[in-house]
Amino acid sequence: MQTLSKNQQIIFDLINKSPEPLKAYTILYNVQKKGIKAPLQVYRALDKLVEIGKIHKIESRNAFIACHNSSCQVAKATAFSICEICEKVTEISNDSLSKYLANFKDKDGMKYIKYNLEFFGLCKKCKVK
Amino acid sequence: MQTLSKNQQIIFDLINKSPEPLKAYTILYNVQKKGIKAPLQVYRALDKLVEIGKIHKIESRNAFIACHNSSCQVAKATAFSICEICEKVTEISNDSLSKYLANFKDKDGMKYIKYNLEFFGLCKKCKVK
DNA sequence: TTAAGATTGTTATAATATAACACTATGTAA
DNA sequence: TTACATAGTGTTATATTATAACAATCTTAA
Ligand SMILES: [Zn+2]
Ligand SMILES: [Zn+2]
Ligand SMILES: [Zn+2]
Ligand SMILES: [Zn+2]
Repeated sequence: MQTLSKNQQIIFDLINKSPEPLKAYTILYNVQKKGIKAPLQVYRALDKLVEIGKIHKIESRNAFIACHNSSCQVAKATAFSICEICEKVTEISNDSLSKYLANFKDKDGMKYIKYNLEFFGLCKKCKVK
Repeated sequence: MQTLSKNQQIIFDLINKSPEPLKAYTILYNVQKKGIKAPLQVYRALDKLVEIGKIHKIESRNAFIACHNSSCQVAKATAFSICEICEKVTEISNDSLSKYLANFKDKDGMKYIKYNLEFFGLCKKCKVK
């Protein structure tokens, strides 16, 4: 368990209480009142938070979400579901899936140390509309 | 089988013969001699080529690769392996994997219509170094 | 023919991310 | 306690990736 620096903590708190993934410049806008004024300050904190697994980047959206999967292989094994209408993003925590992917080997003899999976579709709410 | 427009064909040809994923502005630079001068011309062709499944976007790299998996579910079901040293990217074509993912259902009752999976690791060459 | 839809060309601008440099805080080990 | 390494901060400038808006042209099918 890592102690976060001031900027890291401010930015993690914001992401962690957000119901939706946040983009870097949205974060910047929201922490300016706390003294974080420049993009680099945000990106540096984001990099570190991703590295230690407190947050994940949703690559297809250039946005960041807090890890709600305390036992997960942090930055090394991530899976998300993304609603293409309301943009709701949920981290998938599924033993079968993570085992399957962790053990997956392709024919090229590549050794995988990390993966990221993004599912797209319609969430329960948007499906019925 | 769709016929490509002029710009789409020029840009597809470039990507298709490239041994590595290409970024949009690299593409722009390389097709300027063919009369494509503006980023939008490139992005519009890329959007269409992705939509019809002739190319895929490698989200974690903001780069584009030709689909070498003629029977694949095109834009709807993609998987790649990415070497973190040499950045070699390979499209994974594996029936077990695609079946597993196509049938995957999470507990939220979300209906998936698409997925993208990126594995990271070391390719055979980089592993021995 | 003609109208709809797709594609193109162009300029400007938005959104995302990093380089470079100087400085400060923190922990660790002689 | 000092001094060294490592991590974090603040700042300005700039690079990279992507889209808005508008007018013109091409393609295709009723
Ligand atoms: Zn997680
Ligand atoms: Zn939804
Ligand atoms: Zn493909
Ligand atoms: Zn490699």
